[in-house]
Amino acid sequence: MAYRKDSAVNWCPDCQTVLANEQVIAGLCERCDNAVTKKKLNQWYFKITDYAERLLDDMKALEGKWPDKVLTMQRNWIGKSVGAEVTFEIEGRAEPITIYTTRPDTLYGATFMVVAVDSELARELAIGGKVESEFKTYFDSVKAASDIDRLATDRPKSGIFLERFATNPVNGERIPIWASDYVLADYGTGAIMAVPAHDQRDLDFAQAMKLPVRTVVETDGEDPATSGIATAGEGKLINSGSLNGLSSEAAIAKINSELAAKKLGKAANNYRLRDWLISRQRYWGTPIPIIHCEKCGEVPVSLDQLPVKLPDATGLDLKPKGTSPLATATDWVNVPCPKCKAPAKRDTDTMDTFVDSSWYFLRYTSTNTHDAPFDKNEVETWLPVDQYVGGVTHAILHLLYSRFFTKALHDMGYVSFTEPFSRLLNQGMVLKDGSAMSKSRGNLVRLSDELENHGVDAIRLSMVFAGPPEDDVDWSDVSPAGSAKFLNRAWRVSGDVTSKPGVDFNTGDLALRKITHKSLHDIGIAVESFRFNVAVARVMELVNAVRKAIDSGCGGADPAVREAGEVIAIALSLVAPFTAEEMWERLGHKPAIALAGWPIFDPKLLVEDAVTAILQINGKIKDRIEVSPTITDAQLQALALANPGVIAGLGGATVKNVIVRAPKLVNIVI
RNA sequence: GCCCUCGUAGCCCAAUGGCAGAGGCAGAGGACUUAAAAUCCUCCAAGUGUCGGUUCGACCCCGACCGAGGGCACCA
Repeated sequence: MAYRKDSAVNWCPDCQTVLANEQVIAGLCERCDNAVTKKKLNQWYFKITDYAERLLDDMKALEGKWPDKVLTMQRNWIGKSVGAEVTFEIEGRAEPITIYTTRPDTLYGATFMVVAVDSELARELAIGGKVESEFKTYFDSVKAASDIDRLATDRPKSGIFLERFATNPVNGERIPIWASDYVLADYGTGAIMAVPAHDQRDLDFAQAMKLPVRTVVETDGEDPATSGIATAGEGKLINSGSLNGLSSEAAIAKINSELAAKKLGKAANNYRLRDWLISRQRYWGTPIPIIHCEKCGEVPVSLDQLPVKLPDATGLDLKPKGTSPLATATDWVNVPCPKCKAPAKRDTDTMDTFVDSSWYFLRYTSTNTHDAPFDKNEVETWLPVDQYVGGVTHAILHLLYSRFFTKALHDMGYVSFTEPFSRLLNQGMVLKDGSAMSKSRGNLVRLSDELENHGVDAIRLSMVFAGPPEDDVDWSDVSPAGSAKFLNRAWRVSGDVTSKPGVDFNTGDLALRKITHKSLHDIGIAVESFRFNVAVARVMELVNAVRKAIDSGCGGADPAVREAGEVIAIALSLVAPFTAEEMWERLGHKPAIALAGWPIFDPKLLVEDAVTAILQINGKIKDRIEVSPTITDAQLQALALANPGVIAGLGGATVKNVIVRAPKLVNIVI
């Protein structure tokens, strides 16, 4: 699962450390927004690519439980592609070259081959030939270009002919081999067959280098050789020997089995996902628990020595300088080899902090466990996390790594589940003048002033009420003053209640009780579906209703008023706990409201005495009538057809159809 | 270029395919007050981005377009 390799890695010159692919956003460092360069280094990796297929597959079970957006981003990041590997013989080389393609059906249209200029393969093909110096010049110019330049898709194609030839296995055709930077060294095999007629990149290259274009899939599109637009869609195969006349899909199946039979190729998949580079040249991080011994090689620190703790930072230069600060802590670095006891050295890099966040939720269940990372029983009791809440900024980084860790730990027998977070909510950000409030940019408003002016309950309430939790909210739309006003209004209700705690609510005003229980029902549903803004609105309604009851209805002594007041206090305790607690005590209860529990609504009180039925003709409202909620379709239809407004509206026209949805609606079609 | 999400009163936002408004902000008027604040009451506003389609009926489903936001982008 962990291995070390030499590779050209992402390097942030500003942070002076390496970065994982996931931490490079459009060529820029995720942390500091500076351009990332490449550096050849020997670093540690986790084999997340072994889990690519399962990370992709298991997302099916997260559909509807995680935001689609996050699932899409992870699918894009994993980037599965289905295709085939095909082997080409090379003139003057014993070993053939294997290429990866998603369109094996276009094999007859391959008019040249391209290898990544920065691949070992290109180097080997060029060195010793007459293009060696030309190749080196091109290679150096490519190396000098930044990642950002390289990411531009509208860049003109560049490359050099290596003066070497490959043989197309299906038709024996001799095709030239080119080196270019539009082929990536670390994807697939670093070499492609170029089919200019049906791949835009290949066509651009062919036109730039005056290479032939041969159409092998007949589509509605214009001839790519003259239009300059590759026809990438499916069609009927032509100029393709035994594949002629087949659809693309059938051709792919046929060519794959033919190649497999001749051992010239096979169906294969590829993933955009790369292994996770976890080494960092940092002090703050988890030391890599490996000891390097000249004789024994990489030796893991023994179990009883774990975890490896960082050396005292005193006296160490912790400023980023491109090498690990731990290397200078010689007392810490120099240790005997656990195997042969000869002098050896600790690995001086630390791990990416995303390694820590990939399993912290396991540790959180087991804070009293000191001889293991986590306690299996505790983990099984508490996990997986039922509801996870986090920003969409971690859609790929933290959330993909955590899923990978969980699966790997599952396979090693440490946990029984394969997904860490059953449900995910992406909360939105708070914006001020277009910028997000964040750790790096700060609050952007003086929170102390806001708290001083309005109180923490009002601030929290107004944030919750401003909109759905997954939406961003602009600070100018947050109204702590309005919330403070509402909290006051709610709080005053608790002072207007004159009945004693424990009074029998059943003797209270029925109309108000119905409103209270309907509110309770609706608030519960809103909270459980994370529509907190709606839940708050329902509490506001209830406050309005009880205010009216106190001032001009049943009065503050009615038990129903107490019931409503208590429901308001308990509901508010979710977002305004201080106000709610005061209300609770003013209502004559002992602390704390948190112990009061959630009241159960009475289904009988949800039944309305009468409902308004809408009478429509052709979908247009003609009248409204009050009816019993238990009225039947037939009864309602009869009432509708006898309604004066309806009769007038019909004007004697023939009724074609009557749609009845008792007790709410009748629609008469004429 | 490809993919996803979202467009409802001046603003933030609600509405199992069935009365477009639940709630709030802002605004107007009134009550209380010597006055103001606070409080209470009342009022105010959109026909749901545009154009089609499906349906007895569409903010809701489908298609195209416009606009905003986000993701991916030389991955063969």
